[in-house]
Amino acid sequence: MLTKRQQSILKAVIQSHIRTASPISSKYIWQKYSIGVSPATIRNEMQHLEELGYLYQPHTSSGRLPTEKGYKFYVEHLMESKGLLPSEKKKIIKEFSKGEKNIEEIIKNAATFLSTFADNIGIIIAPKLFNTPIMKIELIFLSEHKMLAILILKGGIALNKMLTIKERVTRIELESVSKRLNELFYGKTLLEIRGYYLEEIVNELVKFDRLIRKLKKLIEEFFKLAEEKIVYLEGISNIASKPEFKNVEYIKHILHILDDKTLLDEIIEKKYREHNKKVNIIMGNEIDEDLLKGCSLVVASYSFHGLDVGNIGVLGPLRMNYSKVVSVVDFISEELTQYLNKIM
Amino acid sequence: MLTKRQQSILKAVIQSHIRTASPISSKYIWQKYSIGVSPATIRNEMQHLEELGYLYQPHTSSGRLPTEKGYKFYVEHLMESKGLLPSEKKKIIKEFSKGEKNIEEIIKNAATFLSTFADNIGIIIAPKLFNTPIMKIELIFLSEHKMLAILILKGGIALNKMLTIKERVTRIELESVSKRLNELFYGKTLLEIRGYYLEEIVNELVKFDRLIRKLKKLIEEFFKLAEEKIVYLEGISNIASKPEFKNVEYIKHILHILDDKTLLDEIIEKKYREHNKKVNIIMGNEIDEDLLKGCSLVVASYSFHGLDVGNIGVLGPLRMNYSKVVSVVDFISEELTQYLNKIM
DNA sequence: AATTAGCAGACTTAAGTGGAGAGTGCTAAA
DNA sequence: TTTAGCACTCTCCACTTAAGTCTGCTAATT
Repeated sequence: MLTKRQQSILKAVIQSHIRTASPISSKYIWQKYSIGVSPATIRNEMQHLEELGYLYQPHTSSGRLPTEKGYKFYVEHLMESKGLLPSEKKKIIKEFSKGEKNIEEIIKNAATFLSTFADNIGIIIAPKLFNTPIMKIELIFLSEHKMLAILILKGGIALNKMLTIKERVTRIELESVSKRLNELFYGKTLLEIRGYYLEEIVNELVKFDRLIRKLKKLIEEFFKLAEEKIVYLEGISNIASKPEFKNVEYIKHILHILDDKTLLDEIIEKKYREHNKKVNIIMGNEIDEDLLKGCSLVVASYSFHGLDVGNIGVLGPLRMNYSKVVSVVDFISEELTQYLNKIM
Repeated sequence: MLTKRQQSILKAVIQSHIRTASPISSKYIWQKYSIGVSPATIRNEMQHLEELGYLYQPHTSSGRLPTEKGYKFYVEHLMESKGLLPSEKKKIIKEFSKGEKNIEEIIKNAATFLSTFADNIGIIIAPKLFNTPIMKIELIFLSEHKMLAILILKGGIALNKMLTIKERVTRIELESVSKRLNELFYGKTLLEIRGYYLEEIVNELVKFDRLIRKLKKLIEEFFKLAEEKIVYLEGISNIASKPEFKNVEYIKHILHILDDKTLLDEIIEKKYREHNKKVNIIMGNEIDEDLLKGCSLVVASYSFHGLDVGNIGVLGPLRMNYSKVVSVVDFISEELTQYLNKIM
């Protein structure tokens, strides 16, 4: 365990490094913080902290930098929560209270807030819709063998799927199935329907047997659509101004990750499940791919009706203002949860 | 006007530079191309081409680089169309023939093809939907003062808008208006409705006057939604490997442009209107903001029912393989047009 | 025993130097 | 009009030097 003094020094080093982005010397700490001992003693402690793996030197006789272990200790034990500025909170709350905007736009703007206030890349994975109540289902006749199925969820989200069937159907038949399905589906969620209403519905509609065969498949398709991971990214240019990315190779790595949104989602999803704190911090080396080496991902989830339906996060270099970033991620995930439960 | 020989030399310089990304010497041209004269003569011609503004030297006694004017001349007079590889064409055609995928996914994949085959950033601006036939309109009752209006277009696109009205409405009223609107709107486009059916419809529905007042506004809202510019970007990491962007400042500029999708759309839209070729090339300095300095944008539009509904483009450094990029942009815009006209 | 002053040594960074190599511009000859 | 030849310019790289920073260690101090 670290002594009180070691902790103060570690904290001072990390805070200084977060501000200056360069190696921190014992003299610097001595000048800016009131540790109460001379640079020489600070130096000895730093040496000790290095042996314990919390700090390292890029080369002999340079100042110290935090290791990942150092950052980990910092965010878990030393960091003081800074919170958002009142003006920032106000802006976010205002955005979420706009009643007439549609969800995608709200989410896109929330991602922009994430990126601006956290000064890094903002990531929001759009909500999965399996537990959102159904308002309407429509089967629209396109041709004798083709129809368009549309599912409208509360909050105004529409999922749609083109369907082709071997057997002929008429416009009239489709309308009548449509009408009956509406009665059966209204207010239920896809989760409920797949879970226990489907059999019931299939029995009820047995007279339209050609269509029924497709119905189960249709529900599965809607389920797939409802679980689709749509990834919103904002503020990519923020990373270009970070001094740690003055090497283009790093930027290349990050852009690569961002290009492959499926991979990004997997990283967030996979790592997220392992913990159960509200806001989680994933640091570069924890991720299998060493593509995110030198980076950090601050993640939280948001929920609807008590179930997690999506994740939000901030991506940036290992050196980031965790205190601020964690606050931002926390606040926006909270607001997003509230918003969804209000409108859907 | 340039002599035949000057043109060959200019062409050789540009082609070489596109391949090697470095200044081109007279000796290099002499070795790799059969100009038929000695390096000294080539040198004299290059000097002349420099005076005319087609080439420049980064410093005295270095090889030559093409200027923007040089590239312009090249793409207009010297470039031979290379076309796509058969395997590339096949992949694109296969993607567009998938009947059951929804439009967004097709467009996203088309953007990926753009970026991969052109080896730069692929951009697609989603189609404006003002001339797509309406399949269905729904007014869904949410509360006495609130409803959800949904417009379903051919091809399976749904637009939706939350509406609040001062006066009370009942579920029954809404259903009956909904039904009548469907009869009136079916098969028509937003453009047609706004253009000349709206008055007629308003008269017809005069008995629901509280709702009618909202109807005009609703159509305008849908129109706005239908014209929304959704920008799909793919292959951003491609630019990080271009040698011209080893300077992080450049990457920063590009990422900045890409962050502000409205700006990107404006640049494409504004410049695009000025020309009337199929595929247009916008080079850095033509754009007011000098943010795109050193970059090039190859743009084409795609259409639905004879009207341009969206743009596609490729963004990269001034030095790009124009022959290939133009072919890719041309081919994909063509296929996208065909695809839309088939499914919508 | 813990702390500190002091100093040698290690390393970075920036600026400067010199030589090799590449490519041009010019001149004079073909 | 074209070309050979050569002086000149500039880049690039490796190497040097000098200034400055910060450490690690030792020996003195509290």
